Amino acid sequence: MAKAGQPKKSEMMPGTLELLILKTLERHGEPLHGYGIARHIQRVSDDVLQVEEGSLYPALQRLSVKGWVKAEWGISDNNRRARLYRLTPAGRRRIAEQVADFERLLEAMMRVVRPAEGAS
Amino acid sequence: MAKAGQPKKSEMMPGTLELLILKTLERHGEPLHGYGIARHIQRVSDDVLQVEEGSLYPALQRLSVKGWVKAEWGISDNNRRARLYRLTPAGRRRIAEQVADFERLLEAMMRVVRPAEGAS
DNA sequence: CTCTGAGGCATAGTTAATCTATGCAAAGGA
DNA sequence: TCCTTTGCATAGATTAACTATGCCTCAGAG
Repeated sequence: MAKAGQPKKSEMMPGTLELLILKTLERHGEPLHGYGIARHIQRVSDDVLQVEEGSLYPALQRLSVKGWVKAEWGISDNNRRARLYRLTPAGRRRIAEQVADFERLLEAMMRVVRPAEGAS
Repeated sequence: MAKAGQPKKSEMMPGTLELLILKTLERHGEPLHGYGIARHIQRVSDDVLQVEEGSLYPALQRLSVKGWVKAEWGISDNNRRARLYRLTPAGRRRIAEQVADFERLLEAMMRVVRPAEGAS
């Protein structure tokens, strides 16, 4: 036993994974591999968001197909074979749109969820 | 044909529909039918969020099964046969949790998406 | 040297939520 | 009468996420 539960389990907001990946690459500046992307998201979100590998790699493939990231084989900091992802110019441009869309939906949600909450 | 395009098409944030429904019922106070719930969400969100009927009715069924809403047949304002949904006490309690979860995830997302944006 | 754990990629199969398309039915105005 | 709006509901497709699994390599422990 002694499985002293995590206070709350990590999750994901459906539909936001691609934005999280793009933003992570943007913030990190230089190319990053999948494992590193997942760890970065988890760390920056304070362990709230957990990206499963079975979600991550398909998402990276979708982003590649759309031309928003470009992948190439390289070597990680730990001297291991790794697939490094870099933002393409199109991907960089795409981020702004994704953020705008997200915030537009968010505002709309909030209008429904928050009746008339002043400042909180 | 004056089909002057919508500036942006209405969408949904996946995973948030149940919260939207519960909140709508809470705000409206008295029982509401499916059609009315959809119109309410669309109106309050300023036509950004559009709830499709094929999403709405299954969602209402899920909420019924979980015991968060209770449905009964009645008559709408327009004198038509309608299925009226009311929040149960459990459903009312559930709203707080749903909102808390949503905002927790949202904050986590924002930590990733917004590098160091002060107050916006 | 061998074993093991951590780092790392990837896919197959399942589940869950949403959308599309369709059907039915009654009310009320043209 | 006919058509639009209101109203409920399901079946099937799509999509994104999850679970579970497998393989490979590096580095440190024994």
